[in-house]
Amino acid sequence: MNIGLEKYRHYYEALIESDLFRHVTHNSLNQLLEISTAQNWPKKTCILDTSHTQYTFHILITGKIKVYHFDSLNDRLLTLFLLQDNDVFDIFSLMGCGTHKVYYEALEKSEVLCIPVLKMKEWMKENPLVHKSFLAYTAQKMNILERYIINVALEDIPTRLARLLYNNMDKSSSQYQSICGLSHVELGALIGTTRAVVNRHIQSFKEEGILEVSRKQITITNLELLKEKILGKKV
Amino acid sequence: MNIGLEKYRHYYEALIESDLFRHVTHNSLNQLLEISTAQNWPKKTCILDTSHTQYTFHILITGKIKVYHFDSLNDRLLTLFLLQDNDVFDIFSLMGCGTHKVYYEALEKSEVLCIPVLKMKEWMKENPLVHKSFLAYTAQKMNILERYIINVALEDIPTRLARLLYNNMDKSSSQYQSICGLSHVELGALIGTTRAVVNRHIQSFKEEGILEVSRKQITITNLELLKEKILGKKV
DNA sequence: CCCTATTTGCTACCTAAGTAGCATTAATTA
DNA sequence: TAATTAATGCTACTTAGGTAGCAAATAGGG
Repeated sequence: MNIGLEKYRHYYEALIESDLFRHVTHNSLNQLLEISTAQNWPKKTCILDTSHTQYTFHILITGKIKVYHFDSLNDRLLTLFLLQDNDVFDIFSLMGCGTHKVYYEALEKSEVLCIPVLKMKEWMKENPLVHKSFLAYTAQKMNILERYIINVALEDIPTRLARLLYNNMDKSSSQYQSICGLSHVELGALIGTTRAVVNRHIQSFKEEGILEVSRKQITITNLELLKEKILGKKV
Repeated sequence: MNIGLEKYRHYYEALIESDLFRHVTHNSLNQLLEISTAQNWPKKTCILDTSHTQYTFHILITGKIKVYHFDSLNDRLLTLFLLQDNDVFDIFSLMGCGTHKVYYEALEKSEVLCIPVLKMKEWMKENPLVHKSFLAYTAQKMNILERYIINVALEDIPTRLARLLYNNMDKSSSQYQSICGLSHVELGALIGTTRAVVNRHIQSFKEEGILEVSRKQITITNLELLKEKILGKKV
């Protein structure tokens, strides 16, 4: 890794904090960093070439990256995951699960470690215990996917939208703001619908006094009503 | 394991054939069988108690078990997986991923090995290499889920139904039969809709000459048309 | 600062899919 | 064999959600 000592330390700290690499020895972690290349991806960086992720394994240090599928038949996007700090992609490339028709886009400026899949496999062979943490990680992601599919298949869009807003709320501040910086197109992709429909429901949420809107910014004004949307769905 | 030697051998053979336990030593596999209890689940055996799968890990030796979610709000079922030979459930219980609101039902007479989760965890600690095969297994299941959600979110029901029929076709025989023994309710649960809608589309497939129907039995009569349904969806 | 591209709000329209209800047929089992 | 249950086929109805198109508002780059 041809970077300054300071930066090196930065990545080391990040990895040792992550659930995936917490139990790795000092030496092994250094070896991992040796085979890594650090990259800075500006906002809107896209990986549309699926063979790239097939041959390169990535560790997201800071930033936000969405994993999405594009359906050419009806020109629609579906966001499968929002990756954050300490997420990795793509597990499938390590397992040889065939190709995985999925694209990536940085929603924020992101720091990424890139590792050739072959070298990563070798490293894992030397550090077999990481399979356990990778298994726990994958199971957790799978759990998220399971809930996702249940929502999409069984719930209507107001419910899904309300849940999305609720899950992404900044509960710390007194001003409940949700999923800052995402357009209605992005919101649609996150719940499996189109921007027009998202907008329609946001308008009716607004009328019901659940939230207020400004550009790329949603503020929840009535948390109770929002929760009711998720649970009750009685008129 | 308090069973006859013959039966014991039967389970041993099954495990050693599976991707999950292929690389396990003879001794370890015997230890695994020692902590297992063999059960025969007749058709329609249900596991509705989620705490059961939380404390017991299962290996499906032969048979077919569906994993499904039930939505009480609109009384609908969604089948997440059809488990077959050498599938295991539930990975989440091993990882302590919190609860997992999912039910199980044997669609056929099934042979199942049951292992207390705590003992299974101990066994895995003794045999850390299995984490690798469990990881590969989980990634593969996750891949299936990913395709599933893409289908449900982006494709219409005729397409999903056609794909379901295609994927479950018995391509070996000249008579293309598909998903024998499942009612329209089950088909609906597999693609995220209701029996009435499934039936509607089966009727129109029949009119288009794609298939023929008899009770709990679908025979594909025109494979090309079926493929077109999946891909083109042009009228 | 202006120009352009993006985001948003809204109208009108249409169709797929969900719902209810019932009659018919096949399977199960008493 | 009769009686009950499960599965299927169909009608008619309602509506959520997808689509098209446009104008206003805003951000961001040159």
